[in-house]
Amino acid sequence: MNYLFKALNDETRRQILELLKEKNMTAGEIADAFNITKPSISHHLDILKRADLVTSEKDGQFITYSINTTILEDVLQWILTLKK
Amino acid sequence: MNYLFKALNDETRRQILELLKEKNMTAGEIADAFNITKPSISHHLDILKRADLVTSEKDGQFITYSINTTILEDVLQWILTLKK
DNA sequence: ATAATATTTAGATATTTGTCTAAATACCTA
DNA sequence: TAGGTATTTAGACAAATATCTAAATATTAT
Repeated sequence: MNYLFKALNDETRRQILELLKEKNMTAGEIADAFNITKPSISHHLDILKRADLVTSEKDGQFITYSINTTILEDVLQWILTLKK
Repeated sequence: MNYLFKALNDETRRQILELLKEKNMTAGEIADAFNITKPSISHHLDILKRADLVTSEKDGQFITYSINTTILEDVLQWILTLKK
């Protein structure tokens, strides 16, 4: 839960998730969408991965990232029980 | 949105919200529930307040805090659009 | 008025975090 | 095998954050 909220607590990471919602992208494509260096994006992707919010798959020279929305169910549940 | 995620990105603050979900509490009562000094709790309450996640009301010498769940709707929506 | 209680504000400090540059690793192609 | 491209790892640094102690503010009660 901690990892999840930590991962979501950054505008860049939230935008990465919004991008990945539209389509899978390679690390380079993701980096190109931001005004941040590739190593920094790589770090953000690592945090998203540790939180299980994205998965990655090696495609030869490229690494393609996909969003994993199932883990968001946990956040949803936490918020919903707070609301009830 | 940033303020919201920031406020939620702390275990103590999330626990405060869980406490306030059960009943309204004074700052002192909230502080007593944690192994953290009162000034630190006061600071957490301030952050929750800025994020509009809690409201406060002066009751003479005491300040009573209440949870405001309506603002959580924003987080819910953000997550739901990510899932759909 | 004075003392006690409740809470916040101010200021300091250690830790975490986001970012960068430089270097390493991995893969592909000629 | 040599060179180019894609990505990550390592190390450094500034900014943000959570915490603390001490002091300030506000209210109540004697």
